[in-house]
Amino acid sequence: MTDAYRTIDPTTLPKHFDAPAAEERWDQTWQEQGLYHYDPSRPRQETFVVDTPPPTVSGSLHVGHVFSYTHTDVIVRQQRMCGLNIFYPMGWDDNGLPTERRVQNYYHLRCDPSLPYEEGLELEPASAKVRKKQPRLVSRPNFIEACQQLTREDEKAFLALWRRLGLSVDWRQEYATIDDHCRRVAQLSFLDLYARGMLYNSDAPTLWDVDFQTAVAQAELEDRELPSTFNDLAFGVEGSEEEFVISTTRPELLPACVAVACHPEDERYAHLVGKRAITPLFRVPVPIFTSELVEKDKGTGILMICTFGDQTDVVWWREQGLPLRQIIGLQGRLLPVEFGSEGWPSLDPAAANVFYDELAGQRPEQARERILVQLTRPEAAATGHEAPLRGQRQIRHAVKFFEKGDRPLELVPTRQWFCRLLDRKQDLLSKGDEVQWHPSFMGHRYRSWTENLNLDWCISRQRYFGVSFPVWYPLDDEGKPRYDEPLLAAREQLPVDPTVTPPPGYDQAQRGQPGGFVAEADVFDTWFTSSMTPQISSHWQLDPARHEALFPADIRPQSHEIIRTWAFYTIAKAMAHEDSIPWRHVLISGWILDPDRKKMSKSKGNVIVPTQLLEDYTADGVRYWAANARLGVDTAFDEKMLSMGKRLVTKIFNAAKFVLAQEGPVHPVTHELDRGFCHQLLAVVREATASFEEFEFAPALRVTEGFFWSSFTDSYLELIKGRTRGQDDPAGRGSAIAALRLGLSVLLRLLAPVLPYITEEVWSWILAEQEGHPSIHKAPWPSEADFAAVPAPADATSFDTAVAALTAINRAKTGAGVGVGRGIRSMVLHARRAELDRLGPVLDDVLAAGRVEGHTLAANEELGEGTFEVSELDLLPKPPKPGAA
RNA sequence: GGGCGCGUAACUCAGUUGGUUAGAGUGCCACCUUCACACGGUGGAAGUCGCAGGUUCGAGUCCUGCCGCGCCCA
Repeated sequence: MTDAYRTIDPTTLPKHFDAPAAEERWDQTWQEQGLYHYDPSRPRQETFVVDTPPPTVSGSLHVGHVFSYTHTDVIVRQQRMCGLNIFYPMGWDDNGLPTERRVQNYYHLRCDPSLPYEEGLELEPASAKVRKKQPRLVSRPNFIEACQQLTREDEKAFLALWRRLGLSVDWRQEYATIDDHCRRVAQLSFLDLYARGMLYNSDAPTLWDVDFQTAVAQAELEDRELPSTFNDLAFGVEGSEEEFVISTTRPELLPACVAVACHPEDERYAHLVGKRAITPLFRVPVPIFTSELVEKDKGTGILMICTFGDQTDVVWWREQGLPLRQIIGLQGRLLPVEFGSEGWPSLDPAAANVFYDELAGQRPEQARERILVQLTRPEAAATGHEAPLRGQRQIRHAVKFFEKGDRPLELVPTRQWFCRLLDRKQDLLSKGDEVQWHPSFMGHRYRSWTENLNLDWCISRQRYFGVSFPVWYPLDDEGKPRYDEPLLAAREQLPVDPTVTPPPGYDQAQRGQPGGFVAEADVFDTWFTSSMTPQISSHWQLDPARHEALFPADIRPQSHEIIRTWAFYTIAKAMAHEDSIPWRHVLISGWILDPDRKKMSKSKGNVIVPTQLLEDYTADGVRYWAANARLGVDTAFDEKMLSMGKRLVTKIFNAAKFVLAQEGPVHPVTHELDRGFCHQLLAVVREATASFEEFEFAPALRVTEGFFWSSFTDSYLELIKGRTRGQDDPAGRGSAIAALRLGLSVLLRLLAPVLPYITEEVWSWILAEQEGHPSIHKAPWPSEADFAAVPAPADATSFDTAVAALTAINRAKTGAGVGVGRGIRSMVLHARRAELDRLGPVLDDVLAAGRVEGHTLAANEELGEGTFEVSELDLLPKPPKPGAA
């Protein structure tokens, strides 16, 4: 007696798959078994290292998160099944402006660094009533505590979501960008870059957000098209009655005018070059020079240069060595100045000051209105007696904003730390080329951004909740900081908060004293820390062996809007520290757009929250939806795709029940139909594997799902039902059951990266034991090896032929208005001779599936290749319902 | 203004290197309780592949120009 398969009793299984229960049970099992653990004892070449985005936990949970993190996990799970040792960490990006804003709103408070620390301060979410009052002011340490408290809560929500979604993260590698380890790595990065001469601090015009009171970097800029007005203002020329007209959108900067420029080939103004212009209102003499940067066709072709209206003003200011006349302060209001004093020349200081006094203290928009009124007065004229405002034209132009800001950025001279990047552009570009971008065109974004960089990276921020600079400044005898001689922390001190700890060689009593020191109060740009995620995970400079094993990483998944920030800075850091790339492949996920193809954003109120989707469609269903999108392609959110995923889960559950309940002897795959089926499945394995090798999970899923549904469940399962029920052909029966199990095993494994829960559930019934792999997620990825014992079919098209014949029979029944379950007393089956010959070895299965009792085959060469037709259909009567008699 | 991507059935999307009558799912229509599954099955209708040229025996696919949408950069 041959062995029989162990089978399941389908009546003991629930009618429907209970996904929520299974999700909780399997997640717990996987965690307990350490299924996702990285094994540091295995060599680098067997290891697959992921540099995961640490989500900004103070942001809302977004369906886009689920989308792109699922992409990563699908790839990771497939690599794990290929036998690789997976390093898949997860971090939380908690510091920075988004968190501060959230904390300010949530508790309705503001930070006032001058206040003392309040021990044991209890904060509660602000009620509507409290919000009507002035925000509560708290000390810097209290504020930071509030940030930490809230981000811990937010992290819990993200963690729960990731666990439910089934991300196969090694939670022992968890980090937060404000934790001690990350602060240490970020500060080490600072010390290393400083030693390499890549950092400097300077008092220079910096992009400044007047509301957030902080500097911002070029990467955080956003151009916004806004309506504006070109105002034509008449300037005088020193020593003559001549005038010329400039156009400006920012007339309120007229008091800060330091020069006038025109294009060197502009004949209209050539005679003015070298002379001095006289500004209206303030009657300041300023030089007139030429510059290629002036656009002849813009405005009147001659322009005023102010400190500072835009980036080009900064260029001219530097190149020409122009004086600094700063009128916009850090608060975004016009500073008090006195014409006639040092640095503020005027041909008529008294009149100038009368005009300016009306502007001082105003915001730029208000000052603009006032100065335009002033400019309509004849006495405002630089020379002559005509009012200087000669015309106005409505225009639209791009204005630079902080991406999170509400008012235009100003260029304000402040002291900031910078990281040199402009002199490393070629290096940055070649490192970008070394990295493989998926899809490849996303590499262009990196390239165009890098080529157009025009500012070094401003790495200091005037915020509170961030990683401190490991820096102090010595104070001279007058108590002034010597910024050019910063005191750096010792490596052993890190992480350090310089506002708490004194620098090496000083003691706390010297803080703020002449001859003592003062702490750098700024914190790093959050990207300064986030750009170190590969090194944070690899313990760069802290554990050389680990770093060697984990750096550079294999993949960096992320979305495309942060190519210029996260990807760019990470490449820059790896280049600067170790002349390396940080990872070999960048995988760019697209965006989820709302059903109208608009970007989802909190402000538009069209954000879809993922938690309900997981409830409604199961984790596998949601993952199915995410895995259907190709890398880099934006996808409109469509809830129907989620129900398709859920449908697939149900189908797998039911098909597996059927397959594993079939009883029969253990026997090799020998029958022609079964061999034909396996042959086609092997082609699917090859195709899916090839797709995954390119990280293209979507085509892999598509081909697998298509085969599972139409070939496996709709066709193959129907075709073998006769043989698995018959008693007179044990070999045929055994062959069918072997092929069924092989098919199920292979298809489940192909689907496991996308659908971890249902595949594990079904796998656990029988296959885990049969195949000797307790978890499908560590079972081998399907390959030729699975089919080694299956002989190739005599005819490669046997399976297709059987399906085509059965389809013809079904079509005939449908045409007769009966169900496919109806029996056929007799029929004639037509096809080409060659087709009928091919059908021979699989005919019995086709007839059984079609419930055909009698038939005649008829050769008909007029039919197309692979086409079958049924005629002279004679149906059996509908059998009485069992129990009806 | 420069660059990139997209435009295929009513909807969401596939369509590799050019190669027969262009595919899937959803939706729609008709039928079927069938012994894994009605959270199902069978069959059907449905497309000027954005537009106009060109290359080719042959173009959804390659080239040129245009139109529309989105994004990146300035």
